[in-house]
Amino acid sequence: MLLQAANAVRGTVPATIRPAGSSSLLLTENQQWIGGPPPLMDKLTPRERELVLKQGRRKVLNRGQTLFSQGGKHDGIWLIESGRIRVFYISPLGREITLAYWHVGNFVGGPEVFEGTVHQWSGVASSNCSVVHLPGKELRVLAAEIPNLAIGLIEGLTFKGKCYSALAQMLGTRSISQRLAHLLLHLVELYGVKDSDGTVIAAAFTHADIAHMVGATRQWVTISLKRMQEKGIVVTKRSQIVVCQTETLEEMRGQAAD
Amino acid sequence: MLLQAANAVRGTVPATIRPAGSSSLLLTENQQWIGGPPPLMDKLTPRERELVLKQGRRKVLNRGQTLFSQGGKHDGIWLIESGRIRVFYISPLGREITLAYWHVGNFVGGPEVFEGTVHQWSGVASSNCSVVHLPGKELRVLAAEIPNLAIGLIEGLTFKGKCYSALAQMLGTRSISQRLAHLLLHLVELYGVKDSDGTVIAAAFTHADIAHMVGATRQWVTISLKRMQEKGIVVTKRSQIVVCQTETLEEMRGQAAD
DNA sequence: TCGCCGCTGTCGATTAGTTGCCGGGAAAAT
DNA sequence: ATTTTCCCGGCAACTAATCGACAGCGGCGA
Repeated sequence: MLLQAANAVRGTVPATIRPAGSSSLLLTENQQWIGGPPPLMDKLTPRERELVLKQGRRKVLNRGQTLFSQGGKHDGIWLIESGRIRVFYISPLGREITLAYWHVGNFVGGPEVFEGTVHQWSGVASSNCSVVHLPGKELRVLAAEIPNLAIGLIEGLTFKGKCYSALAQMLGTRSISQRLAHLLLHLVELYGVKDSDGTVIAAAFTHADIAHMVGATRQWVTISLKRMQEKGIVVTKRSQIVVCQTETLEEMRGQAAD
Repeated sequence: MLLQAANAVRGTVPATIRPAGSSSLLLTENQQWIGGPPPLMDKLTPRERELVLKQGRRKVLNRGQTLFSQGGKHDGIWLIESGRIRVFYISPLGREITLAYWHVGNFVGGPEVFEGTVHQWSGVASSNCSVVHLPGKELRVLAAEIPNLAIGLIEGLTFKGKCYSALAQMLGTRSISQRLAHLLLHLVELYGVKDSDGTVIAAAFTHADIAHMVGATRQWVTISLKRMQEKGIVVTKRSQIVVCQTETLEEMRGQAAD
């Protein structure tokens, strides 16, 4: 199952489609967040930044490699320099939910940032990655010394809190179909490329990937997509999805505005 | 619906049952969190504490009063001094999910702590409350001046992050029945009083309240409780729940340990 | 003491979503 | 070039959960 997850994004997304640092959040009600998270170290002086990075250790991951695992001992955070990391959770009975695919500019390893107890989530590289590890103890000392780093951490945590909240709210109050409609619209925003008969989602997610994102079974995703195809809302061709009627999807999503 | 929510906890819980500051978290996998959140101002010197509280404004709420509403403008956080505050979210179509009932020692108003954009959740007093408001702007200045306050905020946000994560994970990977079993066990921990034929949950939650906590409909809760009663797992008598077979509930919850 | 309101309990109809299975086909590995 | 892997697609049976509605009960306030 982990290996499967690792293959999450197989298609190559043209770099031009989205600016670096853009949001990775999959199920959120508020479009304004798509601007992405507040950069952790933007407010630091060059000297302070150097001081922080000196404590960090660069690490390179190949697609499929695990960065951290739920239940594993927690120590600090990782800043993403390049690549994409999928953060997800697997229940004791094997059901799986994906929180997000995080890109450059985000940090992962939360919700704790210092020496914590154990990881709440797992993180796996879904493409080749480069990350910088900031160990918890050192980070705590630095945060006490550099006020702007502490503020940056608070803002980062705040952003994460919004992500977790958004996911919980979607899962708690929307049906799976609504979540699927929501996700498709979001993927159109992130990876959409205009086409003669609609918008192509230029990233190949398998039905299983999608199922994990919306919290459903693979089969249900297949069935739902088929029904959407019958209604002419989308056209699918083996993990290639073309969205034809965004308005209908917006209706199905079932919410007032955005 | 808000009024209904306000009546959430009608029974009076003897003060002896749980120590002040104990956790309010409703759906969490990890028992160790029941110790509660890290106190926001524990690490401060008396002088620093005074400095912070000088910026605060005490506010008293009656049962049913709204402290903040989702979508409303955000400004800072509230420390709970006494009483209980229910934090929840209502979707555009009216479905509702409760995050938690927060007690003394916690702060509410997150996930943002400074001047934010808008509230992600709503907060309503479910019993008479006293809170201290810390406005965002002042809090930001204080956090930059007092390192230990910043660390306290980071730890507080970390704790909240765990709560949101736990809720999302439960909602994303457990069936409603599993969540209900989970909740009942948790309520036994929080409000349980030993009895001749089991453990009485000494807090009167209506079926609707419970439904909001697990993300289900009122009827489904009624049906599920009835089935549990038929199997002898619980005995219900009009919003009074007695849990007889905790082991069976633990099985139903469907997870490996604790 | 009466009347009202909110909560429980229940029913029937319906849909949404799961589980398990299998076969074919594309892509990747050897 | 061949094997292996894994992904889609579909099916059948089933259960979990929703929706709307309504009657009765109990508590509370007038």
